Amino acid sequence: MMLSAVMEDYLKAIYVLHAEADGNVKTSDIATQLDVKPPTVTSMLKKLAEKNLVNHEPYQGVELTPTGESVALEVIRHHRLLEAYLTEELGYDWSEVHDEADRLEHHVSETFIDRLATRLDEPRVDPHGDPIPSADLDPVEDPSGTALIDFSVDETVIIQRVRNQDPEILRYLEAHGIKPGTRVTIKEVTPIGMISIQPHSYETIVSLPTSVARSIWANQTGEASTSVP
Amino acid sequence: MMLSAVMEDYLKAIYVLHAEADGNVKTSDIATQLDVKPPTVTSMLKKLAEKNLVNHEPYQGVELTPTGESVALEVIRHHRLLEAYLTEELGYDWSEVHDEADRLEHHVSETFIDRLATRLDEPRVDPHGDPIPSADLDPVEDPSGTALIDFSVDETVIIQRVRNQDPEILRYLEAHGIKPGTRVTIKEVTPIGMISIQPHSYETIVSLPTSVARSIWANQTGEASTSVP
DNA sequence: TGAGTAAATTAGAAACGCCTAATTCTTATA
DNA sequence: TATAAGAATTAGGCGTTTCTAATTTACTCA
Repeated sequence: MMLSAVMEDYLKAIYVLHAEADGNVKTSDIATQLDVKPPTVTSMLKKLAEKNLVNHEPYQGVELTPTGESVALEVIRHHRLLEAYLTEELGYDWSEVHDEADRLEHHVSETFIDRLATRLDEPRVDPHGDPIPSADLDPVEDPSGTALIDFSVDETVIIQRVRNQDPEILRYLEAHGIKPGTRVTIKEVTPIGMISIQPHSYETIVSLPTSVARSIWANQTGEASTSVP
Repeated sequence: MMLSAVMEDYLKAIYVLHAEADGNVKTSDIATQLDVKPPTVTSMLKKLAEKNLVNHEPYQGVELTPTGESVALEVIRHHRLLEAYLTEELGYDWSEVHDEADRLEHHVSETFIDRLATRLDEPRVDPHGDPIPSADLDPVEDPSGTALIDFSVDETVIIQRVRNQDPEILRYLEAHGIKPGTRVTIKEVTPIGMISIQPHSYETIVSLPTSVARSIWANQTGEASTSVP
């Protein structure tokens, strides 16, 4: 299937929106995600429907067909492998990889991606903790995690995933020792929309607005730490 | 200067054609190079001229302006660094790199290219022996070389450059030990358009059509080898 | 030097991806 | 249940890059 980079972007957007805004994907969601106007989305959905990549019931939302989902997964695989590669081999910051991967994902060959994957030893997650679809494009089961905001004071958890692409925010988080794999203890949850945490790899306590804390997913460590005085 | 990938391709093509078909570049040359029809070239030349990237005297050929040349050199720098990188770090064959680099060259950031260059230790030539423009985009002086076809029987020379992008041909050459840096001895030049050479890194004698031998540039080793029985 | 040919250009149209303005549909609420 | 608000779609248009067909220009050679 020979698709334009723009079409791939639409399919990726629909996949991502479907996964996170669990349920049906609306024209306006896609428009926001891709920074275009709604009529542009409608006309593209028609083309994608003609190619059997989406099912579009006018006024009722869109769904990917199995073919459309495969394309989306392939693009996402490209994106996340590129992010992992840029971080691990080219010394990119966590905060820089998203934009570069967004442009390259449509222009790398399958050969390129396979060699990247081999070289990185088939990684399962990218630097943000997002799962990387396998080469056979089985739908990724999104690892369940709990937002940082939903833990209680004094719980110690391991950061799994940071669902945020804003370079400014990522730079701040990294500078304060917060990224996937980090162990942190919840110190305080204020009523005015702030949460304070103690990253174990970092000296001082870090405060985050709840909007940011909602995008950080973590799991309980399982051992220890459930004991609270 | 914000240019489309297509415009960059035209500027690159004009630069390359100017360098090799020494003199003025014709509309039809560009059309052949980019695999489009001549009217398409004419209309693009108008747009490039409006942006002061080329000087186009209708019916008389095109030239790059200094700005246009800088853009071309930047694209060529991207291309050749990518080729070097794909070969050295991702295990690409000599014959595979051209197409991949052609697609990626327009979509990598300056940051990406700088990190590639640093990682490869600022290489001066790509896997084909083509010179890589420096980061400040000084015009590359094309290293002078003599086509293989222009040496005499029994001369021993070092291959400098293989000016051919055909993957089939490159695969053949590589399989027979012929690439930049290889030392070979000219064994026979037939009147029917064949040249036979002995690569020193390879057991048997290899025969090449003169069309191919014309695209292989070499330099005399300087020592020895000028002695002929 | 003048005619014929080859190359380049102009003219006009199509596909793509985007837009604004106008219209239609859905849904929530009075 | 009727209507008003909001979302989505249709209508129509623009810039980009390409094409084919028609025309113009430059050059060759008789």
